[in-house]
Amino acid sequence: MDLSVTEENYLKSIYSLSLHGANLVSTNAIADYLANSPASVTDMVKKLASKGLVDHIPYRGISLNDEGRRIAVFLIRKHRLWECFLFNKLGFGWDELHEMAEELEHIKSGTLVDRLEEFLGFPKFDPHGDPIPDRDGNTSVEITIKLNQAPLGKNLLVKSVADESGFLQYLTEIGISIGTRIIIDQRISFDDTLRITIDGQKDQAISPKVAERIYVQIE
Amino acid sequence: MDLSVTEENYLKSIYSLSLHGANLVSTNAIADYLANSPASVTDMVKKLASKGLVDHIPYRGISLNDEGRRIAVFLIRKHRLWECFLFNKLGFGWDELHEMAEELEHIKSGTLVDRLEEFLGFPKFDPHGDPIPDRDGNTSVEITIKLNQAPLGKNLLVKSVADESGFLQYLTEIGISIGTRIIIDQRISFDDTLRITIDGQKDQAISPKVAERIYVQIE
DNA sequence: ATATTTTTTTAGATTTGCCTAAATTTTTAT
DNA sequence: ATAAAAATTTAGGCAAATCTAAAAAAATAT
Repeated sequence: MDLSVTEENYLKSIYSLSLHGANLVSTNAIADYLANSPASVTDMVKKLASKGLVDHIPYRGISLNDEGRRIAVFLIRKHRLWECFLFNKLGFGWDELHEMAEELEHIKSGTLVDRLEEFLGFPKFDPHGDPIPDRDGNTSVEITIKLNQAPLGKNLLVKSVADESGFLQYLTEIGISIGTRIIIDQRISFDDTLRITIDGQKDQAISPKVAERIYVQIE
Repeated sequence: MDLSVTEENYLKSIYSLSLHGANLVSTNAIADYLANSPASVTDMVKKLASKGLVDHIPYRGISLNDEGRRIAVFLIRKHRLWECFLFNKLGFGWDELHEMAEELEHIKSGTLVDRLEEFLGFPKFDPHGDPIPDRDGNTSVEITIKLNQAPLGKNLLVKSVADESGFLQYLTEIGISIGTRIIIDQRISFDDTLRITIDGQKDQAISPKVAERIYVQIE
């Protein structure tokens, strides 16, 4: 099936939103996410439903079906592999990746992305630490939690961070990147600031807003 | 200026057609080239004229102006650099390149293509042998010939070599790189091996297979 | 030189993806 | 339980890029 860039972006949005929230995604949530009007979303959702990619219960919500989800995961695979290329081969910075990958992920060619994956040495994670689905759409599942929800005193391994412009750059400056080890020393209850130890050395204060954008694995 | 993929393709078509034929391109020629109706071409040409990218004399013909030509050349630069990537790095065959490059050339990002060019080692020609315009849009109009077609006894300057994996490395080992000066001392007619002088010093035997992958300029 | 053919443009529609405004349904608050 | 608020859909429109059919201009052929 040949989809337009717009249709593909809708599928990706619905996929993203259904990961972070309920199974059923609301019209308004998609409209906010894509900065479109709710009316436009209804139009497009109808079209995607008629193409057999989403289920839509009017006034109640939207969800991807198997085929829609397969396409969304494949787009994410392409996005993340291109990010690897831009980061590892062309030397772009963390904050520059997203926008370009957003365009590159819509290049139509199954072989292209498979060859790219091979060229890159079959990376398992993109530069943000997010897992790259394989050719069959399977993602290696690791349990990560947000840093602000992690327990005190445990060894924590940074697995991924939110993909927001400028955020990664900021983290790099304070010494945090994928693979960094963190221990939470103290949670200040007054404003939920965390005092943490980074790689056994630096002692740093982290706001909850930052902490909820860092995903760690308990070791 | 932000152009749609369609607008960009029109500019490229007009550029191509004006290279192979008269300066003024006809509506029908563009329509045939893009497999559109002549009416559609008139519409789009009007739009491009209003954007100041083409000159249109109704019923007479269409030509690119400086800005339109600049954009077309930049698209060709992107197309050819992506073809180099697909061919040299991802191992695609000659016949598979065009379609993918046709999509990739529309990725918007000046830096991306510059970084790609650097990553590829500043190739001068794409896998089809067509010259790659530089960042300023200049195509080397230098007349280069293959070393095996160069005359004996003349001073020859190495301008480019085939972009095949390992080839440049091999050449470096025998003392040849871009900018090296060569004189052909002797052509052995039996197998077309060349005896050459490299930078006035080394005396070397070169097989025709190697020689036809080295491009030189007669000084 | 004028009639015929070819080329090009204009006119009017269609599809995609978006919008605003109004109507409808669901949720929330009293 | 019902009124108010919020969310969603419907209705009607717009711009981009295409089309077909008809009109206009240019080229050509006798």
